[in-house]
Amino acid sequence: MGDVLSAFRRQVDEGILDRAAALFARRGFTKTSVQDVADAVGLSKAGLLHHFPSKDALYEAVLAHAEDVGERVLRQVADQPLGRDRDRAAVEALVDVALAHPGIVALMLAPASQLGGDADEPRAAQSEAALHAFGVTPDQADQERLVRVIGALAALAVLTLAAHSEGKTTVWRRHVVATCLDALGPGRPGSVPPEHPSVEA
Amino acid sequence: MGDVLSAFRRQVDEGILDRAAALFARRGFTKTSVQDVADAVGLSKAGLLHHFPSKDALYEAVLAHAEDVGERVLRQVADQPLGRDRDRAAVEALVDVALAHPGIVALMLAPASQLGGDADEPRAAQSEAALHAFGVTPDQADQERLVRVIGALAALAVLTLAAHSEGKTTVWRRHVVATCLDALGPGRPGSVPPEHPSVEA
DNA sequence: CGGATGACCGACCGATCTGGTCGGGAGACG
DNA sequence: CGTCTCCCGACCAGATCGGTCGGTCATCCG
Repeated sequence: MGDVLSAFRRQVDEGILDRAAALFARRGFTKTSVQDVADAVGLSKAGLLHHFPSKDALYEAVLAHAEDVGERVLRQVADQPLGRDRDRAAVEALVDVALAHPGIVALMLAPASQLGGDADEPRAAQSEAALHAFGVTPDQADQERLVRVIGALAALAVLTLAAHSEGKTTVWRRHVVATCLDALGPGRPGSVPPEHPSVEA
Repeated sequence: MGDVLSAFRRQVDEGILDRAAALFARRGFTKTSVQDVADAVGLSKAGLLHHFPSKDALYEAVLAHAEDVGERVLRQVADQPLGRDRDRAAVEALVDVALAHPGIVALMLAPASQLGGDADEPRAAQSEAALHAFGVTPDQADQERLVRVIGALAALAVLTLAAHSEGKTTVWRRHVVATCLDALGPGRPGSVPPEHPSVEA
């Protein structure tokens, strides 16, 4: 088996997966046609189905890839001590991933923020895991912070997807990191009451 | 012509328009079927097409209603003097509308934030007008602030659409208002450079 | 009471689109 | 030359599309 060849192929497939994830995140599984994905990646429908044997297989590959990306972010901050520094590290890591793989992040965020609204597929588990990096437990009252974090993150992913004007991403990165940290942090003037952000073991 | 009757009918139609707007905002025009809207409003397809003669007519009615709502918000803050107070009034007005008509606001925000991603329809003009209430000109460099405002607002509309748990909306309102004001305001620690927010005549 | 009206539905229409298959062309490799 | 991989156009059967039709209710008028 060729090393360089399979590596190149994996790179091609990852590009497909990222764009496919963006479409699945936006429209859900059933409302996204194979033709849509094929057009997005610049292939014919038959050409896309040459890489993945079926639409379901493509979707499973997208989910697996999203899980990979999510776990990578989790590992990146898991060994750091709890506190403000870990929050910043987690935020920056997630923001960087959102810039590199906007489609994947949009897909991970979609079930939590109900962007699709259909509850079409059962992929809520992994997004919960990703949000645990922030010390956010969805069943608690810190869902309000979730509103702001997810909002900023989703907007970043969406904007990165829409306009790939490379020059502006660094600016966006700075602002989104600031917004997320503000949302996570304890009270500031005109903001949340000064209760400490809940960080779990 | 019956006064009470037409008033009731208009109320029913507005309920339809709000839910239809949410679907159009999420999936775009072509990807939203008449059956989808009919299911969302609890009617059969034929029953829905009894209220609106065609899918295009339904969409135009949705757009007209959205324009109404947008202009109402604009008028509500147009006569106030420029400055921080007007910003707050504009934010609170828009947030209140987002709570009352989440579908409409999601539709107005969709073209600006490219939530649909397809550039499916030409409805960008009215969202620009709505954002002018914040003194935000999309062609300027304050698009970064736009990221945060739109993110918070979109998340609010989406969450309001998803879970109509009435008790939490007031909490969300407070947080979203705070986030939008922070995004609009001059520099704070770890945030945007202290340049004044651009407010035009 | 009969009759008219409007809201609404189930069934159905032709047209389009769906996921998926098949045969073959283009180019690289040997 | 043959073979292999990558990819495409054409095509299939079935689902879905927007829209129409006849008809059933409940309500209101006289």
